[in-house]
Amino acid sequence: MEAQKVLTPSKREQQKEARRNAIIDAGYQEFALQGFTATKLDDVAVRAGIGKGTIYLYFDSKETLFQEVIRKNLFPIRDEAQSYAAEFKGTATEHLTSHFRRMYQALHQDRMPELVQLVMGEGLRFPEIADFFFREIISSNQELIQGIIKKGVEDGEFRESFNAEFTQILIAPAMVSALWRLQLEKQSPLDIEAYADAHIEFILRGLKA
Amino acid sequence: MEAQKVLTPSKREQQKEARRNAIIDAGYQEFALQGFTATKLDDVAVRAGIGKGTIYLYFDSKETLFQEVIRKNLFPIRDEAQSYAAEFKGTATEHLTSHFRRMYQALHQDRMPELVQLVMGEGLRFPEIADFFFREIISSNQELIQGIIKKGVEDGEFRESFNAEFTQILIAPAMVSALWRLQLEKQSPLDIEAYADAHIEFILRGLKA
DNA sequence: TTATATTGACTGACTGGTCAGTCAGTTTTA
DNA sequence: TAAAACTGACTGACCAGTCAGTCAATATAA
Repeated sequence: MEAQKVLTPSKREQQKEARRNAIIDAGYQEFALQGFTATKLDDVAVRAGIGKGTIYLYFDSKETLFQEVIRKNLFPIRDEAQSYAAEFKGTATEHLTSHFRRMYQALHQDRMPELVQLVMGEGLRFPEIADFFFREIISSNQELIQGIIKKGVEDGEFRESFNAEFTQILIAPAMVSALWRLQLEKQSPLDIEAYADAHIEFILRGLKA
Repeated sequence: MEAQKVLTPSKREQQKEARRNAIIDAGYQEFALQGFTATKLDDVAVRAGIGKGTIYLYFDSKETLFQEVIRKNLFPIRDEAQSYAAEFKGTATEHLTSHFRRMYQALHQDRMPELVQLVMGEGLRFPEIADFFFREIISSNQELIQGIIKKGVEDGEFRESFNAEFTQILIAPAMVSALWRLQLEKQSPLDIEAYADAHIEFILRGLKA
């Protein structure tokens, strides 16, 4: 019985998992579109095709749902980046290049720009989110990049004098590109492909031995 | 009588100007601390030492006040940057260096990090703010930097191959440093002095001929 | 100069709309 | 049939914006 539960979840258990995901997805859309405060749980319920009360069967509060939305959408990205890095064969230059290309891809897919904006904008009012974001996403990414730079220095590809503590200097232009697309596209369209190329070239030139 | 009014504003007229500024200052503090939606006009009134109704004698709505707060605090920065640039004598390298140093100073003074966060976070819900921000601040800064780079290229200091259209790549790390200080200082303190040095060195290296 | 009238800046109790969270009643599943 | 899942009408806290009334500053009259 116990074993069966794990192997073949009953119809009910499958339902529950599906519901949970539907609510998180609906929340993702609404939060991304409206921001945390302006999002109405009534709208989330409508989008998920359920009654409002049901949300409270799965989440304690609006805040809890918000945190789950962030978590659910950022974990896969981090995990993919880590496993990709672990398996990469090639020079540090190649590795850094492909790491940043993948970063741009991740940052501009779906509603990621909105999510970035959300995390940055509401960060102060949700210390737990900022904490989670730093612990699980940023520092993971920083460590990956620092690893690549370290290898590059050892192999003589990169100069020693760049303080790899400040990976923000390398990453920031990618983050900003996501926000730009979201807010300033109308005023001044941005060719992300060309931008990414220029950015990566700039990084490599700045690190080269 | 008329002339005297202009030369020596009556007590009442002085009061009015002072009130207006007091409200904008109080709004600045509250908006920076709480964000737009979470800010209560009651709190703004208390901070300004006036009644809530008074705010509506000076501003049409919470939104109008918000816009004035942004305007009032960003215009001086832009103006200073422009007049400083106009008078600068020296090489492009020196100019770019001092421009970015001043930028770091501006970005980390008072509640500027909060203001940056506010503009970035609420940008979508206030297209007018995004518009104003782009028109008056960003594009002005971009043009300044593009001017310096152009001079640097002409004088043979900088390479020609960097696409000066993408000044975001140069500016982004400074913006991110302000947000970092605000949200992630606890998790991972940032030495802004050293960071700015590393950033500027990185830029010059990336642009060098 | 002093007394009286007028102005308009200011106030804060009040209103109307909003929405997170609840719970009594209904439907679905086992 | 019992238990679990679900619903949506309801509540109470909250807050932007209003407005009738107050009062200090200024203008006018005596």
